[in-house]
Amino acid sequence: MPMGFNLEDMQKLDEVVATRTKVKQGSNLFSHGDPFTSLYAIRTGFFKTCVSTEDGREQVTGFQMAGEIVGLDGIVNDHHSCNAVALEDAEVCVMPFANVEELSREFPVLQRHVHKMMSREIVRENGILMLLGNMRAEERLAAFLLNLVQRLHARGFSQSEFVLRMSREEIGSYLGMKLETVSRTFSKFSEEGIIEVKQRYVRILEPDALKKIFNPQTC
Amino acid sequence: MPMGFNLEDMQKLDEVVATRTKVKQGSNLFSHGDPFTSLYAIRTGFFKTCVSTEDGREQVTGFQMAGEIVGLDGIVNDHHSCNAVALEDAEVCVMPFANVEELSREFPVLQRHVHKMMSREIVRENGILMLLGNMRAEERLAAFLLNLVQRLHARGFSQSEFVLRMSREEIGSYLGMKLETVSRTFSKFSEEGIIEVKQRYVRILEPDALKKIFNPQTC
DNA sequence: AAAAAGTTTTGATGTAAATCAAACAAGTAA
DNA sequence: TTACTTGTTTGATTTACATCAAAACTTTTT
Repeated sequence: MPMGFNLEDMQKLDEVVATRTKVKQGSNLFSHGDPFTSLYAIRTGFFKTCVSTEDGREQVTGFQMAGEIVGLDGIVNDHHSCNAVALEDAEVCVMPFANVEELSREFPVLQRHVHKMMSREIVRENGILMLLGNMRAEERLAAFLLNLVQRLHARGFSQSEFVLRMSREEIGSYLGMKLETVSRTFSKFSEEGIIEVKQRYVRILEPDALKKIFNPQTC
Repeated sequence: MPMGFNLEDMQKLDEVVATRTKVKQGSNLFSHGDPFTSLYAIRTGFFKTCVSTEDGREQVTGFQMAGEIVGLDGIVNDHHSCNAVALEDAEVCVMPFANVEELSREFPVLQRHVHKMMSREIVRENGILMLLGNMRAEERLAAFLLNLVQRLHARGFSQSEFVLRMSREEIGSYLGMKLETVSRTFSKFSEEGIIEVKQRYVRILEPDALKKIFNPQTC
């Protein structure tokens, strides 16, 4: 939550996030078509968001972890246009959007925070477009691993090892490639000594090598 | 602009969009790295927004026409993270973001409008992710043409014929394919009698055929 | 503990799109 | 007009990744 509040302010802000909900692994926090009422701040657990076509093709549009917000897609049409699925048991703060808007009018610093949140999501998606439109499989997976470990590290976890919460198929969907290609690329990185992989456990041995694959210029 | 204002309100709102700027074809409304100050409402003309890597690869992230807003990418870091390039001589309303935020606090209907704008952009990008991650060249181009003609029609232009403002290479960059593939796909559609193409002139002869290519289920 | 179901890895083969290359068309300058 | 530049189309070839298939590994169920 943004700083710059006094105690009284904080109490008002608390109202907006008073209610919490648990979401079981595999179940949806919200689904395509659901009426939009709230944003959700993830307290614990791990989510994916995804859209799908009529004919059943699914595109993962993001993976979200503690401290991140889901639900912004619902604002424009008062209905959600994607699914948010818990990849492990999770707990979220429910923030009714009407409250968010009301308090935003009262607290410019909160207003700014909300705007930055939405802008950040737009910029993030721009980056994924670059990945999908211009990058090869190895570059995509390198970027994915670097991004994941950076976010985990910012939350106090190791910057070298972690356990993936998502399947090869979900990684593939996010990165626009098939699960076999994801697996092969993991194996290739492993053979080259850049990472150590055992199923969903990953340890990054040579972060600079990953950075070089992702962005050959700046290394 | 959103409705639900009285005359006095309208005058206040006018302040926010008091200044206008012309942008010459080929020049940038803003560039990656520029300090963020304002959003821009396109009055006339046509823009592309794009991001690029160190090594010079470019990804077009969107095409914008009259009535649409550019600049939302800049909010999160107080600097723009993409380029907005005029594809034809254009005129924009400059909306200093500080003013937008101030008036948003005063007018809930404007606040809601701003939020929807940003959410719409997020949802739009979700759709492009689906295109790039899951669809074949023909599906991408069909979706592109249908979207373009729908937006043009909403602005009073023909729903069957138009002149592209962007090159094959720019279309390709947006859709994650090479210019030759774009050209070949145009030719294929043309041979099948679905569209008529002559360079940048396009006439849609069989909109239903395009819809079927894009989404085989609902047709 | 055995069986079943789901996930990941690895191999063999196929293919959509990229790349390379050249001709063609349209617009602009000399 | 001719030359020059830029964008588009079309053909031949290559390639990165997808698809198909099967084995190996994990987890869940009985």
